[in-house]
Amino acid sequence: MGAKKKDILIQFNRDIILASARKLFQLSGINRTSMDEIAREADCSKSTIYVYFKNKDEIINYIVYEHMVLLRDALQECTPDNKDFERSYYAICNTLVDFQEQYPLYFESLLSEIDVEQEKIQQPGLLADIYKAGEQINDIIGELLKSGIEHNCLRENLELIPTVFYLWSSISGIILLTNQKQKYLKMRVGMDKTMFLNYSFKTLLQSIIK
Amino acid sequence: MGAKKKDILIQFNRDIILASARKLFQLSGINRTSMDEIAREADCSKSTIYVYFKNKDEIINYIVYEHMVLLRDALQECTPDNKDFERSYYAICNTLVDFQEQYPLYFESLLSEIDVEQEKIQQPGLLADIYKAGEQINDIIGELLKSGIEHNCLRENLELIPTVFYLWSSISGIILLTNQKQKYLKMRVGMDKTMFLNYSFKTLLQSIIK
Amino acid sequence: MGAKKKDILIQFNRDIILASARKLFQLSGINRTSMDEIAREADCSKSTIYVYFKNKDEIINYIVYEHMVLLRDALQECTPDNKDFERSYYAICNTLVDFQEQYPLYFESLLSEIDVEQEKIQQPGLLADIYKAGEQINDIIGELLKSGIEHNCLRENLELIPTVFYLWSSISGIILLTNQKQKYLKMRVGMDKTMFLNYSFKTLLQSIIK
Amino acid sequence: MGAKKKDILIQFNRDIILASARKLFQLSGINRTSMDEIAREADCSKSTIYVYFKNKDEIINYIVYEHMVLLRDALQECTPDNKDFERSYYAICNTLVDFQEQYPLYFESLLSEIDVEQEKIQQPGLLADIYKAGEQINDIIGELLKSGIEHNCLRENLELIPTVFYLWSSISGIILLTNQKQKYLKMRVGMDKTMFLNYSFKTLLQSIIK
DNA sequence: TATGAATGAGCATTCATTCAT
DNA sequence: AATGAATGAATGCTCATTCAT
Repeated sequence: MGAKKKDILIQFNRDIILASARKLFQLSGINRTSMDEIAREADCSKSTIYVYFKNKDEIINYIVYEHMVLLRDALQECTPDNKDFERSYYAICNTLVDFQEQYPLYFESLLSEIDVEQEKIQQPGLLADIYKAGEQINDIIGELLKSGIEHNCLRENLELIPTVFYLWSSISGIILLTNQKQKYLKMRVGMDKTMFLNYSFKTLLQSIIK
Repeated sequence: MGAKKKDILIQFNRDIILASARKLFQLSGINRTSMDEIAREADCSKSTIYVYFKNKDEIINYIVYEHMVLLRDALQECTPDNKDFERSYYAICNTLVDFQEQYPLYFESLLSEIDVEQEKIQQPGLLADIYKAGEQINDIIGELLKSGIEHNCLRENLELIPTVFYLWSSISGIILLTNQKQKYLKMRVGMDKTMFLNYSFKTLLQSIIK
Repeated sequence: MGAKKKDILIQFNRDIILASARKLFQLSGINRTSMDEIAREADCSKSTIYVYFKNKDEIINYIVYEHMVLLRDALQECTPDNKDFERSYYAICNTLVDFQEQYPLYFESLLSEIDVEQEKIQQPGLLADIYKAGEQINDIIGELLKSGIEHNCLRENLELIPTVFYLWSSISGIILLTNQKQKYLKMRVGMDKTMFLNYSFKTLLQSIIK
Repeated sequence: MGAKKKDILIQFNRDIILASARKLFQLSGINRTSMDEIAREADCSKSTIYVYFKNKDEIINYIVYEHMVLLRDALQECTPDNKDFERSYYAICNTLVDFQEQYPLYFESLLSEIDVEQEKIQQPGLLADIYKAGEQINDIIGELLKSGIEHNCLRENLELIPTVFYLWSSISGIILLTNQKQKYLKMRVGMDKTMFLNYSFKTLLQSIIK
């Protein structure tokens, strides 16, 4: 069997395990998914999983990484030219909303990710990759803001990097809470999710544009 | 023994258990605190706990409720007269920051609380109380906004209730992220926590005031 | 139920677990005995064991301790008056031989016991008790030697404490090896175990008596 | 490829595996060294190890055998002429002490080796070889004693073969215990390892010389 | 009311060995 | 001869909850 074919097979099995984990994580949460369950779902023995992955964390990190890449790529497409600031801004917001809807687990992981120790980020590996993807996401927003400043459509006293974090955290907070209080909002405010999100994103935008 | 006396005794025992749980939750986190540990701390048997509380969740909910009340009362004091809008706004922000610092556990629970089923909120009980406290917190912010509108210092196209949620979620998001990325912010942005928070709250304020 | 009766019941259950462990340890060795097996043998659930013992080590230590006490008490009876040095010496040797035959596992544990950290010995507990029992065994041999010196039947240049360890280690070594090479001895030397042991103990004695 | 060439290659591969195992055993103990680790160290696949060795035990036995040979050869050099009995005796003691220090793992295996079933020793194989090396070690001590008797420096009532075992077991016991109770001896007896060993070997010698 | 006792279900990880290719 | 892949069987320990008394 050619080396290539073999690699494909390996990847195939890894993928089955990852797919099983992904499915179960989505279904019942990461912590409540046991290695036993992943093995059952992947139709292999528990020890086989340990042939392909060092431990549960490696699986988790891998899947978290996948989703960060997914998000990063989706965000990348929001700012094709950075010419129309507002359009790009709303695209980013909506991409995040979509991401949250599709992958609520990983949306939360974006927010709750603990400050990883510097050393672990330095050495190459999954953790470093996750960190890099996070940086790239920041850069996307950073680039957008930079061009916004260049095109003179943003307030003058804005500081670039802090504003990246300000936007990121506000938007995330809005999406997080909207999702949790969805029913409540409908009942109390009479607004559906989308309406409220649009209202909030529009209002938030006021804080940075002229 | 009179019924009243009995009630007092019951409350007394509940309080001891709650105090023990509170202490241990703060110390080592909710999940890592076992019923065994609570019992040991409360100097009673594990089963005694089950006499006073249905299960661990009831204890958790109770303590979550307590902290919501704490927060609610602290927020109440931020808006003594609602005359100075900005002053009240910053007071609220800072109160939330302080709360997060003192009770990080319960700050997160504010955000991650899952949309409880309507039925459970309807029938009186802890869940309903928690819900009510949440409402009251919303009302505080609502009152502030209302007076802001009356004093004519807010944008005209603001809608009251949605703005309450918008503010609440943005502020929470900002605090959440700041706390998690503290080291990172220091390193990357060169700003310490307080500076970044002030910058963000100030910027956020721009989105609603004239 | 009286406190006494309760204590008896507790002790009863502890004893069942200990008896099961003792039996299985003897049968298949300490390491190869799992907590699952002990539970099965004791006819209780694995978690019940953890109600009565902190962990496997506590069980092991307890049983090791029991056997050290057994040995200590048996040795104590070997030197009723310390008048007849030789008689006491041989009694000690034979007691050790018997102990090895009955409890080979714990005989080895006597020899392989790792130098425990001082701290653990200082604070009261099983480990301290084991240590103390070891000391008492040393003392028994020490007392015997002392009286031997007083009765003027030992070489003059003997140093008390080092000789205690010298004797202890030589006798143990002899018993250990005899047991392992039993068949071999029979075949090669044409001596049975007892004969060889007697020969060795007699020879060893020559090294300390006048 | 000639049969001889093939054999050399096979031996070459076996040696690599053995060297890896030897290194890792020394480093972290036999039990804590996994076949995976040996394979990694030997830069071959785990299954390849099973081509060259039946199982882990065969590897262990082989390495145990190697060390017995090492010891045997070192002991051989202790009795170049058997003229000076005492000198040879001390040389043997010190060789054993050195061996224990360098290869504690295999020193213990000398003592704990279970009485292997006769059948396994009869048929040629590793176990027979180990057995033979043991015999040769006995013979070295035996020869020394014989010449001691011939030179008339030993007690007259000594029996040759039993004395071989007597010495071997006593010396081993002394070294074993000294090593385990090193700290304790220092503290309690105020003697360091070397002093105590010398004292013990000297005392033991008294039991066989005139 | 209070509690001692008991437990089922879970959990991540290890490892020597086998077997088809 | 060489090996990649797969795995069964363990293993020590945790914990919320129940129930008879």
